[in-house]
Amino acid sequence: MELSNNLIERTCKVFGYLDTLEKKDMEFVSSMDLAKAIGATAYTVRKDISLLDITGYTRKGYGVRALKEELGKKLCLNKKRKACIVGLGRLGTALLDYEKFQEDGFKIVAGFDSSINKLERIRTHIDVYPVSLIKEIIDNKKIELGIITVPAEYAQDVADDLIKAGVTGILNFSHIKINLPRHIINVNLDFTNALRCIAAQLTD
Amino acid sequence: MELSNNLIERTCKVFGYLDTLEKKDMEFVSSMDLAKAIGATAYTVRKDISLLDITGYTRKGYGVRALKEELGKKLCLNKKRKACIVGLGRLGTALLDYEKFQEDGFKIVAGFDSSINKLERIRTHIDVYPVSLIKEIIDNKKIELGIITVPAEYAQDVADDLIKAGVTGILNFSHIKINLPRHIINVNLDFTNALRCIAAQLTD
DNA sequence: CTCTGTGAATGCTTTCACAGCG
DNA sequence: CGCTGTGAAAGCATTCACAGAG
Repeated sequence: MELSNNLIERTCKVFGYLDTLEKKDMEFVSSMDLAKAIGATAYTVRKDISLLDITGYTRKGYGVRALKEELGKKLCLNKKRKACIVGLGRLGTALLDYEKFQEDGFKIVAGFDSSINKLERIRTHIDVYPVSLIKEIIDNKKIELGIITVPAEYAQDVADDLIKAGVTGILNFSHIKINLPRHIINVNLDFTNALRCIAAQLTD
Repeated sequence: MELSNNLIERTCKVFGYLDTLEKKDMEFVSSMDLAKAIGATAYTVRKDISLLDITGYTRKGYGVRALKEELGKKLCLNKKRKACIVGLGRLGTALLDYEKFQEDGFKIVAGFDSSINKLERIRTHIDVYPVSLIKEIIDNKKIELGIITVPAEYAQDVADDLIKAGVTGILNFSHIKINLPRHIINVNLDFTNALRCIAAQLTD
Protein backbone atom coordinates (compact mmCIF):
# COMPACT_ATOMS: atom_id res chain seq x y z
CA MET A 1 0.00 0.00 0.00
CA GLU A 2 1.09 3.55 -0.62
CA LEU A 3 1.03 5.69 2.51
CA SER A 4 0.92 9.46 2.33
CA ASN A 5 3.57 11.57 3.99
CA ASN A 6 1.03 13.10 6.31
CA LEU A 7 -0.18 9.74 7.43
CA ILE A 8 3.37 8.59 8.07
CA GLU A 9 4.21 11.70 10.04
CA ARG A 10 1.06 11.42 12.14
CA THR A 11 1.40 7.75 12.89
CA CYS A 12 5.07 8.18 13.77
CA LYS A 13 4.00 10.83 16.26
CA VAL A 14 1.38 8.50 17.64
CA PHE A 15 4.07 5.89 18.04
CA GLY A 16 6.21 8.33 19.98
CA TYR A 17 3.32 9.32 22.20
CA LEU A 18 2.46 5.69 22.89
CA ASP A 19 6.03 5.26 24.00
CA THR A 20 5.69 7.98 26.60
CA LEU A 21 2.34 6.55 27.74
CA GLU A 22 3.93 3.14 28.08
CA LYS A 23 6.63 4.59 30.30
CA LYS A 24 3.89 6.07 32.48
CA ASP A 25 2.22 2.65 32.64
CA MET A 26 -0.95 3.80 30.96
CA GLU A 27 -2.95 0.86 29.68
CA PHE A 28 -5.52 2.36 27.35
CA VAL A 29 -5.82 5.46 25.24
CA SER A 30 -8.67 6.76 23.10
CA SER A 31 -8.42 8.06 19.57
CA MET A 32 -9.39 11.42 21.04
CA ASP A 33 -6.43 11.50 23.41
CA LEU A 34 -4.04 10.45 20.68
CA ALA A 35 -5.48 13.13 18.44
CA LYS A 36 -4.89 15.83 21.04
CA ALA A 37 -1.37 14.66 21.68
CA ILE A 38 -0.34 14.91 18.06
CA GLY A 39 -2.51 17.80 16.91
CA ALA A 40 -5.02 16.01 14.73
CA THR A 41 -8.67 14.94 14.90
CA ALA A 42 -9.89 11.67 16.35
CA TYR A 43 -11.37 10.78 12.94
CA THR A 44 -8.03 11.07 11.30
CA VAL A 45 -6.23 9.05 13.93
CA ARG A 46 -8.75 6.22 13.65
CA LYS A 47 -8.67 6.34 9.88
CA ASP A 48 -4.88 6.28 9.82
CA ILE A 49 -4.76 3.26 12.06
CA SER A 50 -7.44 1.58 10.02
CA LEU A 51 -5.52 2.27 6.79
CA LEU A 52 -2.60 0.40 8.31
CA ASP A 53 -4.94 -2.58 8.76
CA ILE A 54 -4.78 -2.37 12.50
CA THR A 55 -8.09 -3.15 14.21
CA GLY A 56 -9.63 -4.90 17.14
CA TYR A 57 -9.71 -2.24 19.81
CA THR A 58 -13.44 -1.82 20.19
CA ARG A 59 -14.95 -0.43 23.35
CA LYS A 60 -12.26 0.67 25.82
CA GLY A 61 -9.83 2.44 23.53
CA TYR A 62 -6.53 1.29 22.13
CA GLY A 63 -4.27 -0.84 24.28
CA VAL A 64 -1.12 1.23 24.61
CA ARG A 65 1.37 -1.59 24.50
CA ALA A 66 -0.46 -3.55 21.81
CA LEU A 67 -1.01 -0.60 19.50
CA LYS A 68 2.59 0.50 19.85
CA GLU A 69 3.73 -2.98 18.98
CA GLU A 70 1.52 -3.15 15.90
CA LEU A 71 2.35 0.35 14.71
CA GLY A 72 6.01 -0.40 15.20
CA LYS A 73 5.66 -3.47 13.06
CA LYS A 74 3.79 -1.72 10.27
CA LEU A 75 6.12 1.27 10.28
CA CYS A 76 9.30 -0.75 10.77
CA LEU A 77 10.12 1.14 13.94
CA ASN A 78 10.89 -1.85 16.09
CA LYS A 79 14.23 -2.45 14.46
CA LYS A 80 17.13 -0.45 15.88
CA ARG A 81 18.78 1.67 13.18
CA LYS A 82 22.33 2.95 13.09
CA ALA A 83 23.02 6.49 11.99
CA CYS A 84 26.00 8.75 11.46
CA ILE A 85 26.40 12.50 11.49
CA VAL A 86 28.44 14.36 8.91
CA GLY A 87 29.52 17.84 9.92
CA LEU A 88 30.58 18.32 13.52
CA GLY A 89 29.96 21.99 13.95
CA ARG A 90 27.82 23.16 16.83
CA LEU A 91 24.66 21.52 15.56
CA GLY A 92 26.39 18.29 14.60
CA THR A 93 28.06 17.91 17.98
CA ALA A 94 24.82 18.78 19.74
CA LEU A 95 23.13 15.93 17.87
CA LEU A 96 25.96 13.48 18.57
CA ASP A 97 24.94 13.36 22.19
CA TYR A 98 21.22 13.85 21.75
CA GLU A 99 19.98 11.13 24.09
CA LYS A 100 16.48 11.09 22.68
CA PHE A 101 17.75 9.39 19.53
CA GLN A 102 19.12 6.52 21.51
CA GLU A 103 15.96 6.11 23.57
CA ASP A 104 13.93 5.92 20.42
CA GLY A 105 15.61 3.18 18.52
CA PHE A 106 18.24 5.19 16.68
CA LYS A 107 21.87 4.81 17.53
CA ILE A 108 24.44 7.34 16.42
CA VAL A 109 27.54 5.27 15.87
CA ALA A 110 29.86 7.67 14.07
CA GLY A 111 30.56 11.34 13.42
CA PHE A 112 32.53 12.75 10.49
CA ASP A 113 34.19 16.06 9.85
CA SER A 114 36.74 17.35 7.36
CA SER A 115 38.68 19.25 9.99
CA ILE A 116 41.23 17.19 11.91
CA ASN A 117 41.41 20.01 14.40
CA LYS A 118 37.74 19.71 15.20
CA LEU A 119 37.98 15.95 15.49
CA GLU A 120 40.71 16.31 18.07
CA ARG A 121 38.85 18.89 20.12
CA ILE A 122 35.53 17.06 20.30
CA ARG A 123 34.63 15.51 23.63
CA THR A 124 32.12 12.74 23.16
CA HIS A 125 31.83 9.04 23.71
CA ILE A 126 30.96 8.49 20.05
CA ASP A 127 33.71 7.67 17.58
CA VAL A 128 34.57 10.48 15.20
CA TYR A 129 36.48 10.21 11.92
CA PRO A 130 37.72 12.32 9.04
CA VAL A 131 35.30 12.39 6.10
CA SER A 132 37.78 10.48 3.98
CA LEU A 133 36.78 7.37 5.90
CA ILE A 134 33.04 7.67 5.27
CA LYS A 135 32.74 4.70 2.97
CA GLU A 136 34.90 2.43 5.04
CA ILE A 137 33.20 3.15 8.35
CA ILE A 138 29.66 3.04 6.95
CA ASP A 139 30.42 -0.32 5.38
CA ASN A 140 32.01 -1.74 8.50
CA LYS A 141 29.41 -0.53 10.92
CA LYS A 142 26.49 -1.16 8.55
CA ILE A 143 25.10 2.32 8.98
CA GLU A 144 21.72 2.91 7.35
CA LEU A 145 21.01 6.56 8.08
CA GLY A 146 23.00 9.72 7.43
CA ILE A 147 22.44 13.04 9.15
CA ILE A 148 23.83 16.00 7.27
CA THR A 149 24.87 19.04 9.29
CA VAL A 150 27.50 20.53 7.01
CA PRO A 151 27.24 24.01 5.46
CA ALA A 152 24.80 24.08 2.55
CA GLU A 153 27.48 24.27 -0.14
CA TYR A 154 28.82 20.86 0.81
CA ALA A 155 25.52 19.14 1.47
CA GLN A 156 25.08 17.66 -1.99
CA ASP A 157 28.59 16.20 -2.06
CA VAL A 158 28.18 14.71 1.38
CA ALA A 159 24.87 13.20 0.35
CA ASP A 160 26.49 11.64 -2.72
CA ASP A 161 29.24 10.17 -0.57
CA LEU A 162 26.75 8.78 1.93
CA ILE A 163 24.75 7.12 -0.80
CA LYS A 164 27.81 5.65 -2.45
CA ALA A 165 28.69 4.24 0.94
CA GLY A 166 25.31 2.55 1.15
CA VAL A 167 23.19 4.76 3.34
CA THR A 168 19.50 4.57 2.37
CA GLY A 169 17.96 7.33 4.47
CA ILE A 170 19.08 10.92 4.84
CA LEU A 171 18.10 13.60 7.32
CA ASN A 172 19.24 16.90 5.88
CA PHE A 173 19.59 19.95 8.10
CA SER A 174 20.91 22.25 5.39
CA HIS A 175 18.54 24.62 3.67
CA ILE A 176 19.19 23.33 0.17
CA LYS A 177 17.28 20.53 -1.43
CA ILE A 178 19.48 17.58 -2.24
CA ASN A 179 19.12 15.62 -5.46
CA LEU A 180 18.87 11.95 -4.75
CA PRO A 181 18.05 8.74 -6.52
CA ARG A 182 14.43 7.77 -6.17
CA HIS A 183 15.02 4.92 -3.73
CA ILE A 184 16.74 7.07 -1.11
CA ILE A 185 14.45 8.33 1.64
CA ASN A 186 15.03 11.89 2.56
CA VAL A 187 13.67 14.39 5.05
CA ASN A 188 14.72 18.02 5.26
CA LEU A 189 14.69 20.09 8.42
CA ASP A 190 15.36 23.69 7.63
CA PHE A 191 15.33 25.86 10.76
CA THR A 192 15.21 29.13 8.91
CA ASN A 193 12.30 28.01 6.81
CA ALA A 194 10.46 26.98 9.93
CA LEU A 195 10.87 30.51 11.29
CA ARG A 196 9.73 31.91 7.95
CA CYS A 197 6.61 29.77 8.07
CA ILE A 198 5.84 31.23 11.47
CA ALA A 199 6.54 34.79 10.38
CA ALA A 200 4.33 34.34 7.32
CA GLN A 201 1.39 33.55 9.57
CA LEU A 202 1.83 36.33 12.09
CA THR A 203 -0.88 38.87 11.60
CA ASP A 204 1.17 42.00 12.07
CA MET B 1 -7.53 34.72 2.02
CA GLU B 2 -6.72 31.53 3.85
CA LEU B 3 -3.44 29.96 2.79
CA SER B 4 -2.72 26.30 3.36
CA ASN B 5 0.30 25.19 5.35
CA ASN B 6 1.77 23.46 2.35
CA LEU B 7 1.49 26.56 0.27
CA ILE B 8 3.14 28.62 2.98
CA GLU B 9 5.97 26.18 3.38
CA ARG B 10 6.59 26.00 -0.35
CA THR B 11 6.49 29.72 -0.95
CA CYS B 12 8.77 30.33 2.02
CA LYS B 13 11.23 27.93 0.43
CA VAL B 14 10.89 29.75 -2.86
CA PHE B 15 11.64 32.95 -1.02
CA GLY B 16 14.78 31.43 0.45
CA TYR B 17 15.90 30.14 -2.92
CA LEU B 18 15.31 33.52 -4.54
CA ASP B 19 17.56 34.97 -1.90
CA THR B 20 20.42 32.69 -2.88
CA LEU B 21 19.80 33.44 -6.57
CA GLU B 22 19.87 37.12 -5.82
CA LYS B 23 23.23 36.76 -4.14
CA LYS B 24 24.52 35.04 -7.27
CA ASP B 25 23.18 37.94 -9.35
CA MET B 26 20.75 35.79 -11.30
CA GLU B 27 18.12 37.94 -12.99
CA PHE B 28 15.42 35.50 -14.06
CA VAL B 29 14.20 32.12 -12.96
CA SER B 30 11.50 29.86 -14.40
CA SER B 31 8.77 28.11 -12.49
CA MET B 32 10.52 24.89 -13.49
CA ASP B 33 13.77 25.90 -11.81
CA LEU B 34 12.00 27.05 -8.69
CA ALA B 35 10.12 23.78 -8.61
CA LYS B 36 13.30 21.75 -8.78
CA ALA B 37 14.93 23.82 -6.08
CA ILE B 38 12.16 23.25 -3.60
CA GLY B 39 11.02 19.77 -4.61
CA ALA B 40 7.67 20.54 -6.20
CA THR B 41 6.18 20.73 -9.65
CA ALA B 42 6.21 23.81 -11.88
CA TYR B 43 2.40 23.78 -11.91
CA THR B 44 2.28 24.03 -8.18
CA VAL B 45 4.81 26.82 -7.99
CA ARG B 46 2.92 28.86 -10.56
CA LYS B 47 -0.38 28.18 -8.87
CA ASP B 48 1.00 29.12 -5.45
CA ILE B 49 2.31 32.40 -6.78
CA SER B 50 -0.94 33.04 -8.55
CA LEU B 51 -2.91 32.33 -5.38
CA LEU B 52 -0.89 35.05 -3.69
CA ASP B 53 -2.12 37.42 -6.43
CA ILE B 54 1.33 37.86 -7.83
CA THR B 55 1.40 38.09 -11.62
CA GLY B 56 3.00 39.91 -14.51
CA TYR B 57 6.00 37.75 -15.32
CA THR B 58 4.97 36.47 -18.71
CA ARG B 59 7.55 35.32 -21.22
CA LYS B 60 11.05 35.26 -19.71
CA GLY B 61 10.40 33.82 -16.30
CA TYR B 62 10.12 35.47 -12.93
CA GLY B 63 12.40 38.39 -12.15
CA VAL B 64 14.39 37.20 -9.15
CA ARG B 65 14.55 40.47 -7.31
CA ALA B 66 10.99 41.51 -8.12
CA LEU B 67 9.44 38.17 -7.17
CA LYS B 68 11.39 38.04 -3.95
CA GLU B 69 10.19 41.51 -3.09
CA GLU B 70 6.55 40.64 -3.80
CA LEU B 71 6.67 37.30 -2.00
CA GLY B 72 8.32 39.00 0.93
CA LYS B 73 5.52 41.51 1.05
CA LYS B 74 2.75 38.93 0.85
CA LEU B 75 4.38 36.63 3.38
CA CYS B 76 5.54 39.42 5.70
CA LEU B 77 9.14 38.30 5.37
CA ASN B 78 10.62 41.71 4.68
CA LYS B 79 10.29 42.84 8.25
CA LYS B 80 13.14 41.86 10.55
CA ARG B 81 11.88 39.80 13.50
CA LYS B 82 13.47 39.43 16.90
CA ALA B 83 13.62 36.04 18.53
CA CYS B 84 14.85 34.51 21.75
CA ILE B 85 15.94 31.03 22.68
CA VAL B 86 14.86 29.32 25.90
CA GLY B 87 17.02 26.40 26.96
CA LEU B 88 20.76 26.78 26.44
CA GLY B 89 21.81 23.17 26.28
CA ARG B 90 23.84 22.00 23.33
CA LEU B 91 21.08 22.60 20.81
CA GLY B 92 20.11 25.96 22.25
CA THR B 93 23.67 27.28 22.25
CA ALA B 94 24.21 25.94 18.74
CA LEU B 95 21.20 27.94 17.59
CA LEU B 96 22.32 31.08 19.45
CA ASP B 97 25.11 31.54 16.99
CA TYR B 98 23.42 30.09 13.91
CA GLU B 99 24.38 32.76 11.39
CA LYS B 100 21.77 31.73 8.86
CA PHE B 101 19.03 33.17 11.07
CA GLN B 102 20.63 36.58 11.00
CA GLU B 103 21.15 36.52 7.24
CA ASP B 104 17.52 35.70 6.75
CA GLY B 105 15.80 38.44 8.64
CA PHE B 106 15.65 36.85 12.08
CA LYS B 107 17.69 38.22 14.90
CA ILE B 108 18.32 36.26 18.05
CA VAL B 109 18.49 38.91 20.72
CA ALA B 110 18.38 36.89 23.93
CA GLY B 111 18.95 33.46 25.38
CA PHE B 112 17.44 32.12 28.61
CA ASP B 113 18.31 29.24 30.88
CA SER B 114 17.39 28.23 34.38
CA SER B 115 20.93 27.29 35.32
CA ILE B 116 23.12 30.17 36.45
CA ASN B 117 26.10 27.89 35.99
CA LYS B 118 25.34 27.44 32.34
CA LEU B 119 24.78 31.13 31.84
CA GLU B 120 28.20 31.87 33.23
CA ARG B 121 29.96 29.29 31.11
CA ILE B 122 28.40 30.25 27.78
CA ARG B 123 30.64 32.05 25.33
CA THR B 124 28.57 34.01 22.86
CA HIS B 125 28.06 37.59 21.81
CA ILE B 126 24.32 37.31 22.48
CA ASP B 127 22.97 38.38 25.85
CA VAL B 128 21.86 35.52 28.08
CA TYR B 129 19.60 35.70 31.12
CA PRO B 130 18.01 33.54 33.80
CA VAL B 131 14.49 32.42 32.88
CA SER B 132 13.08 34.51 35.69
CA LEU B 133 13.68 37.55 33.50
CA ILE B 134 11.75 36.26 30.47
CA LYS B 135 8.87 38.68 30.74
CA GLU B 136 11.00 41.70 31.43
CA ILE B 137 13.47 41.11 28.62
CA ILE B 138 10.84 40.14 26.05
CA ASP B 139 8.92 43.29 26.87
CA ASN B 140 11.97 45.52 26.75
CA LYS B 141 13.42 44.12 23.57
CA LYS B 142 10.05 43.66 21.91
CA ILE B 143 10.72 40.05 21.02
CA GLU B 144 8.12 38.41 18.79
CA LEU B 145 9.38 34.86 18.41
CA GLY B 146 10.33 32.23 20.96
CA ILE B 147 12.46 29.18 20.23
CA ILE B 148 12.04 26.38 22.75
CA THR B 149 14.96 24.04 23.27
CA VAL B 150 14.32 22.88 26.82
CA PRO B 151 13.67 19.25 27.79
CA ALA B 152 10.16 18.13 26.86
CA GLU B 153 8.83 18.18 30.42
CA TYR B 154 9.36 21.92 30.70
CA ALA B 155 8.27 22.86 27.19
CA GLN B 156 4.66 23.63 28.05
CA ASP B 157 5.60 25.87 30.99
CA VAL B 158 8.14 27.73 28.93
CA ALA B 159 5.58 28.22 26.17
CA ASP B 160 3.10 29.61 28.68
CA ASP B 161 5.70 32.04 29.99
CA LEU B 162 6.64 33.15 26.49
CA ILE B 163 3.03 33.82 25.60
CA LYS B 164 2.39 35.71 28.81
CA ALA B 165 5.40 37.81 27.94
CA GLY B 166 3.88 38.66 24.58
CA VAL B 167 5.56 36.35 22.09
CA THR B 168 3.23 35.51 19.18
CA GLY B 169 5.19 32.82 17.34
CA ILE B 170 6.82 29.71 18.74
CA LEU B 171 9.30 27.30 17.24
CA ASN B 172 9.27 24.20 19.38
CA PHE B 173 12.12 21.71 19.23
CA SER B 174 10.76 19.41 21.90
CA HIS B 175 8.90 16.30 20.89
CA ILE B 176 5.72 17.13 22.74
CA LYS B 177 2.87 19.08 21.29
CA ILE B 178 2.28 22.32 23.12
CA ASN B 179 -1.20 23.61 23.88
CA LEU B 180 -1.55 27.17 22.77
CA PRO B 181 -4.24 29.78 22.33
CA ARG B 182 -5.56 29.91 18.79
CA HIS B 183 -3.84 33.15 17.85
CA ILE B 184 -0.31 31.91 18.58
CA ILE B 185 1.56 30.58 15.56
CA ASN B 186 3.48 27.46 16.26
CA VAL B 187 5.78 25.12 14.37
CA ASN B 188 7.26 21.94 15.79
CA LEU B 189 10.57 20.45 14.73
CA ASP B 190 10.99 17.02 16.23
CA PHE B 191 14.28 15.41 15.21
CA THR B 192 13.38 11.97 16.41
CA ASN B 193 10.13 12.01 14.54
CA ALA B 194 11.96 13.05 11.40
CA LEU B 195 14.18 9.98 11.74
CA ARG B 196 11.10 7.84 12.37
CA CYS B 197 9.50 9.14 9.19
CA ILE B 198 12.59 8.08 7.30
CA ALA B 199 12.75 4.67 8.94
CA ALA B 200 9.08 4.09 8.20
CA GLN B 201 9.75 4.49 4.51
CA LEU B 202 12.84 2.32 4.26
CA THR B 203 11.97 -0.84 2.43
CA ASP B 204 13.94 -3.27 4.56
C1' DC C 1 7.92 30.63 -29.59
C1' DT C 2 8.46 30.52 -24.58
C1' DC C 3 6.91 30.70 -20.24
C1' DT C 4 3.34 32.50 -17.15
C1' DG C 5 -1.54 32.52 -15.47
C1' DT C 6 -5.67 30.11 -14.41
C1' DG C 7 -10.40 27.79 -14.84
C1' DA C 8 -11.69 23.09 -14.98
C1' DA C 9 -10.79 18.30 -13.95
C1' DT C 10 -8.67 15.01 -11.26
C1' DG C 11 -7.18 12.84 -7.34
C1' DC C 12 -6.30 12.87 -2.33
C1' DT C 13 -7.35 13.56 2.53
C1' DT C 14 -10.18 14.56 5.88
C1' DT C 15 -14.60 14.58 7.80
C1' DC C 16 -18.87 12.67 8.68
C1' DA C 17 -22.35 9.50 10.11
C1' DC C 18 -23.42 5.55 11.70
C1' DA C 19 -22.86 0.34 12.06
C1' DG C 20 -20.88 -2.93 15.15
C1' DC C 21 -18.77 -4.74 19.03
C1' DG C 22 -18.43 -5.83 23.91
C1' DC D 1 -23.61 3.02 26.39
C1' DG D 2 -18.69 4.25 24.77
C1' DC D 3 -15.47 3.99 21.52
C1' DT D 4 -13.63 1.86 17.33
C1' DG D 5 -14.01 0.90 12.37
C1' DT D 6 -15.21 2.33 7.82
C1' DG D 7 -17.93 3.31 3.42
C1' DA D 8 -19.65 7.52 1.56
C1' DA D 9 -19.59 12.61 1.21
C1' DA D 10 -17.31 16.78 1.37
C1' DG D 11 -13.52 19.59 1.06
C1' DC D 12 -8.74 20.60 -0.63
C1' DA D 13 -4.75 20.49 -3.24
C1' DT D 14 -2.51 19.27 -7.36
C1' DT D 15 -2.45 18.57 -12.15
C1' DC D 16 -3.74 19.56 -16.58
C1' DA D 17 -4.55 21.98 -20.74
C1' DC D 18 -4.58 25.76 -22.95
C1' DA D 19 -5.33 30.87 -23.37
C1' DG D 20 -2.63 35.04 -23.23
C1' DA D 21 1.19 38.07 -23.20
C1' DG D 22 5.36 39.84 -25.11
